[in-house]
Amino acid sequence: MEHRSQCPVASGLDIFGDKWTLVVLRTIFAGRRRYSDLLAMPERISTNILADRLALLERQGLIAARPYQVNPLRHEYHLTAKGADILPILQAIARWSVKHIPGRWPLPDWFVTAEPQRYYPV
Amino acid sequence: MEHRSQCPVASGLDIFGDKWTLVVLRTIFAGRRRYSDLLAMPERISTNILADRLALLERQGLIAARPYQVNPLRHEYHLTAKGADILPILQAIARWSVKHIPGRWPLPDWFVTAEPQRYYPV
DNA sequence: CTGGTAACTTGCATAATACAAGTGAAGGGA
DNA sequence: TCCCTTCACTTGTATTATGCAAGTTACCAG
Repeated sequence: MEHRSQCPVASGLDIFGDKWTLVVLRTIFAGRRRYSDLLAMPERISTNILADRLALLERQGLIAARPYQVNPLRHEYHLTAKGADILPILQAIARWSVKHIPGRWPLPDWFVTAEPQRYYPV
Repeated sequence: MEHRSQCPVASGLDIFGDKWTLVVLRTIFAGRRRYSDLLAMPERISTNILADRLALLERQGLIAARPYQVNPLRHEYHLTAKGADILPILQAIARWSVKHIPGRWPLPDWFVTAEPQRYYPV
């Protein structure tokens, strides 16, 4: 966890400044919590990148793995408070894209009105 | 400009989803508009990456080069309306980092209260 | 003629990402 | 029992991106 500087913008991007990390979080916000569900996202993420990003997000404390079965042990990935607080970033990105890139999907209502608290762990 | 999907989040990240693009924009918001000023940012960007990102941002219409001298021709990089509208994304990232990463610089007041209109071209 | 600045470009090494295939544990059916 | 399938990965290799150092071009000052 070495940061390029103490700048809040640069430091955030040290964690999630790549093509996939925020897309994975978006998918978890949409309710997909298992590896296979995440793998089936329309953007076609590859298996090693998904596994790598889930491990990174867990290490950084943005998501937490919770078992949903044993034999064999499998888990769902849930947002932590730290991860749920990413929502305003996703909303800002989405608003920019809808305004400036033609042909984007319209934003679903639940996404526009959602607040991080809604996704905090119980 | 091929997008992975029509998703507004993923499409935005297709444009600025890397370690440097948003850091360069942040620096321009801070008033540094020339190549040498941008190169002097505390995060130590390398020359080829800076030149590449400026070309990309210009091609995508987020910044525009305006000459400030001839002989030799040199230009400053100014935000377009499309580029200025990135501000809410930077603000959301900065707020998240200040809250969740210890030791970040406090946000300057001008940054917290800034609005994209302030940076629109004249 | 030499040195300096600004804004790059080029070459090469290293790191990140993409794609295909393989692995291991379990379950179901013939 | 043997074979086939699913889930959640891991491994190997190719391609792309990034990082670092050095070189280039145009100009100006002394």
